[in-house]
Amino acid sequence: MFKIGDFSRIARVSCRLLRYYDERGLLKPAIVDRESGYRFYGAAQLPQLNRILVLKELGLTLDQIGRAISKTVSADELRAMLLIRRSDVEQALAAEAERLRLIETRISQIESTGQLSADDVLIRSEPARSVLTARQTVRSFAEARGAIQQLIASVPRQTPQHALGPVIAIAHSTEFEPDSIDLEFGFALNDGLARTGLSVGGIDLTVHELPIVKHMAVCVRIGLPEHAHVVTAKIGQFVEDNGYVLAGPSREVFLHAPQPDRMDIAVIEMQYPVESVR
Amino acid sequence: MFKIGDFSRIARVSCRLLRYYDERGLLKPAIVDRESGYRFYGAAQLPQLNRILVLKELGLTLDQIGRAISKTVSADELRAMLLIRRSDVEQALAAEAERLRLIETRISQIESTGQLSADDVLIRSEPARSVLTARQTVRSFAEARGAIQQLIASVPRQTPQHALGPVIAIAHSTEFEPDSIDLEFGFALNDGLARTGLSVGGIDLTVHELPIVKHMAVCVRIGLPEHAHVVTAKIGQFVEDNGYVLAGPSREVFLHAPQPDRMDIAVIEMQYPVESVR
DNA sequence: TTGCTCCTCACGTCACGTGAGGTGGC
DNA sequence: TTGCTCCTCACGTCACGTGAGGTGGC
Repeated sequence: MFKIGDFSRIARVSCRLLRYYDERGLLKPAIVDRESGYRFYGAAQLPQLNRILVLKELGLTLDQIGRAISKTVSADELRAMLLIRRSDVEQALAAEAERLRLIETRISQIESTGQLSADDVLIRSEPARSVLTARQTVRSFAEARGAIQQLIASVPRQTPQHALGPVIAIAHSTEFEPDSIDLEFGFALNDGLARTGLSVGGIDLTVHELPIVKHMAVCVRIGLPEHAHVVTAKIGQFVEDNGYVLAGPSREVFLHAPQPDRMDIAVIEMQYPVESVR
Repeated sequence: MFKIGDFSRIARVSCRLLRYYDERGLLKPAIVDRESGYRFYGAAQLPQLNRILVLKELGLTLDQIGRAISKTVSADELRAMLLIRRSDVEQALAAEAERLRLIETRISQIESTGQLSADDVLIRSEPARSVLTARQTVRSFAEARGAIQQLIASVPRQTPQHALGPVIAIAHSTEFEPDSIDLEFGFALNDGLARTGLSVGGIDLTVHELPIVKHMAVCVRIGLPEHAHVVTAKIGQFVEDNGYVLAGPSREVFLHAPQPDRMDIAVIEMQYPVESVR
């Protein structure tokens, strides 16, 4: 019989841990003195404790350990628990490795440029989303802006206000041709709007669903359109530095509806689908 | 200006997170209404928030992020923070990889044997420790047991009780020769005992320090000495399964002082120094 | 009597998630 | 008036570490 202090020294764990495991029902002392509350541990408790510590090293929670050491658990159940744990650890491992890559990229950025650039570009996943859009080939951005202004002026009058989300523009051109831009533009929709389309001023809008994008590099730009290429460059740099490649049409989401007279307060999120090339 | 709900939708974070970052001083709303307490965020807050989210993805704590985005931090300080973070992540990565190996070993153990064997063998690091021991070559384990019994009977009378720790035996023989066992045995010492040695019944005991052992495979055995080879086999299996090799003299620590008439309640921790072979 | 060991609360950790209960504007 | 959004507490998370305050045995 060991008192808790001796037992903790032998097992090299804290008394607190032993009391906690007692409380959790993981490892009960062989004897607890009725009146003093003193815990006494027998020699047989030691391999039991070691078993718990081993399972803890595998990363199981105390709840899982409790199940794993209960008499009723079968080898198969234990195996199933470990299989789950394995895939969790594999995921965690991949996440840590990715994190390490990100950190190293940032470090070398600082070392080469003297500061942390592109520190507001981030990758996130975009859910699928319904949009009400038209797709046209326009000859200039000015023409595109005009068409978008027209939509903003007309569509809200013909569509329930609460259903309309932010204005969105999608660049489908795979190569840059200054006088032939394949552009989709319109409104994101907040919920499953029943109507399937509408037409304003010769522009036909249809409802369809934008696919989910698992890895979207996003960066917000604020102010005049001239600022766009700065942000584009930032995203480009980020994408290159972090071993991604562009993978699909980019989007611009107008978080503030664009007002022609106040383009300096435009808030636009630029979104570029990317894929990791390892 | 966005109300917190709009801003949270745009930034794809929870309102709670925004309020929490406000409370922590990481991201203050542009305006807080005096009487209602309503928070209003400006467009400029969005890249600020993204910057915070990026740093969070790198694994910095909110405290560190607070320092990193403060105006007073230099690129060098930021770099230093990231270098520390990198080495932490590298460590975490190695630990996760090790964990994965352990889990896979356990899984294949279950699959081949139908149960989790050697589940009470664990690896831990042993600190350096003073001992009061003799080293002799003995011709049999029986002879060794006799000598140890003699020490147990004599030494405590000549040494302050509180200084004596458990009885310990160390096997220095590198190869197994049944009639020539190079054995060190005596007492672990609880603190820096001043005396440098003593002699009892023709056995000379000296004080010296056992080196630290970074990776010690330990397993407790309870009961008669005949049980020892079972535990030895268990540790051997464990060591092999987990890609370790033996690396130094093994130790036996008698957690209960051995009593000749009650060897069935002996509690002995068997300790084998090991090294990872990757 | 003085240490030493044991006991039982109970707070703190880290970054929020999740109600509870109440208020203001359309 | 009814929803909707906003607010401020305050608890819970996970596995203990770390006192605080008190008691029993040598």
